[in-house]
Amino acid sequence: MKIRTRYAPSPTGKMHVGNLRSALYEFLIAKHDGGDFMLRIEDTDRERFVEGATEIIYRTLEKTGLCHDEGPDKDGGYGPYVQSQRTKTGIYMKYAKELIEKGQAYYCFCDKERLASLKTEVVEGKEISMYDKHCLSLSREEIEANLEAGKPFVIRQNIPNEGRTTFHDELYGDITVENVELDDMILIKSDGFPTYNFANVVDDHTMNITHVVRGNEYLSSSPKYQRLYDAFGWQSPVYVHLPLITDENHKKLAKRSENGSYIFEEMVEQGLLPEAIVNYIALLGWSPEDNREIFSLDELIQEFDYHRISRSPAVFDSVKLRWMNGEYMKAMDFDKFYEMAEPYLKQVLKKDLDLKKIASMVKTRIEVLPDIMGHVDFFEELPEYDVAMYTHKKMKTDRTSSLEVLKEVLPILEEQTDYSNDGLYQSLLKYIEEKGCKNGYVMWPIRTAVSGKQMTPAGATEIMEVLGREESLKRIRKGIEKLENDGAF
RNA sequence: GGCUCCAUGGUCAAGCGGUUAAGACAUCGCCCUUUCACGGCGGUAACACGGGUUCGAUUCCCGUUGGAGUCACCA
Repeated sequence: MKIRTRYAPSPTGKMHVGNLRSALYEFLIAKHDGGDFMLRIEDTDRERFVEGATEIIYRTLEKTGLCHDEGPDKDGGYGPYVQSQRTKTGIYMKYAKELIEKGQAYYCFCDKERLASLKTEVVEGKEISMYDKHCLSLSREEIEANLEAGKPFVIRQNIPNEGRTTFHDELYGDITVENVELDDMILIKSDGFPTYNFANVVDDHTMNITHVVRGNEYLSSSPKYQRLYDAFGWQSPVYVHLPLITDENHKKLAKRSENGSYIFEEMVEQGLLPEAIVNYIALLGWSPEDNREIFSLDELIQEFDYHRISRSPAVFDSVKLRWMNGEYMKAMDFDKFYEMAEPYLKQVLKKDLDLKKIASMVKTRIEVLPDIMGHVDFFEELPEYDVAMYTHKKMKTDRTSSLEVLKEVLPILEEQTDYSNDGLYQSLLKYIEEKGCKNGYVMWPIRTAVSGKQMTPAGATEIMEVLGREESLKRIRKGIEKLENDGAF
């Protein structure tokens, strides 16, 4: 049978990497097997609905390459694919009533006050309540009367107080719970909309979903779903509950932390590539048979065997994500890289400089695009720097030696007309030979004078090539001046 | 608190009864180098604890401890 999975987000705002990882695994499980990946919008909570959230979902799926085969915008014969629209067809109410007929569900007319009085325990600031089946004992006449009077109602699942329920998860195996632990959850809300729990079961079945893949926060409510399938006499899908992604404190992912955002779009804004994000989260909770770590989406489809998904939670490590992003930068085609880098370059470089050359200097040195600016800003303007930077013990340089070298090198550079990297390098090499010292002894002070930076994306001559003759000379004179005026002398 | 799940280095993670317990990120050191970075080489660092089962447990079972998730007319 063809595998059918679904990504079923609620349009309640931005999409974080936890949601994205679920979508990714759902996509991969289907695609690895030549199956279909479906998008269904779960908008039954009208209060939490956020305008534009659906667009974010579409955009994210598109950017990450997780193309759905079916969805609100792509009819595959199982529509509608938006739960609010499905509600209008009456499908959920129809099935709820079927359950009532079977004695597996019942009308409940309890109001907020009565429900509140049921709240017995407070644990960690959270009120815990369990419905007492009060309305289960209502007679047929009472129910009819209430209904006729237009009294608001919900429909609840009827779970017996004896026995136990077992369901099977592909990763976690059989999980069994006592039925007394299970609350009579609401299937249809008083506004007529189904709850997520109920809509999910009805939709997954009627839309022929074969593998239900979701975060493991649903593990504890799954027995209730199982009872629903059993009550309907439906075959339950293959369950694959995914291990949680946590923050550095091992807590379920919130929207952000000190280490940055977990929201996909914000991460992209911060310079992370969608491919790198996808690659990284694929490896959070799953590993291939070999030791490979860099995977394109197509390669993931090829390799992804869901039986190798881990059961333990994984900490989201943004340091490693950045490393991986850097790997993507290095591997990227130069023209594409330049296209992406240009806006960042232009943000700090206003002068007429060879941006392509600068871009190529920086390509292998950055992890995310915005890193560029801090690397190249000195091309625009020589920063104020401390003369202490001229001292480098490995290069055997200090302020005195640097001053001497700069002074000796200045006339050579003044005579020099060929300001290409090679030309400059040859001239300086000649000087170095005559002087009989090491390269660094000369290059270090020049590089310092010309950049004013501790570290630069290139060597002294490459920098001068970009700066040009006038600016280079100006900076070297400035360096001499600084060293001469230094209080140490 | 009840229930459920989880437990290999700081992090990801291989391992599926017998291994010198992989690899990656991070970290440290060395080399390369016109600095830094890149790259190359190497180091530090782990089977939570206690019982079983077994000739033999990181691996199987039980318990303890620790962590997490969940207990809504939210999904």
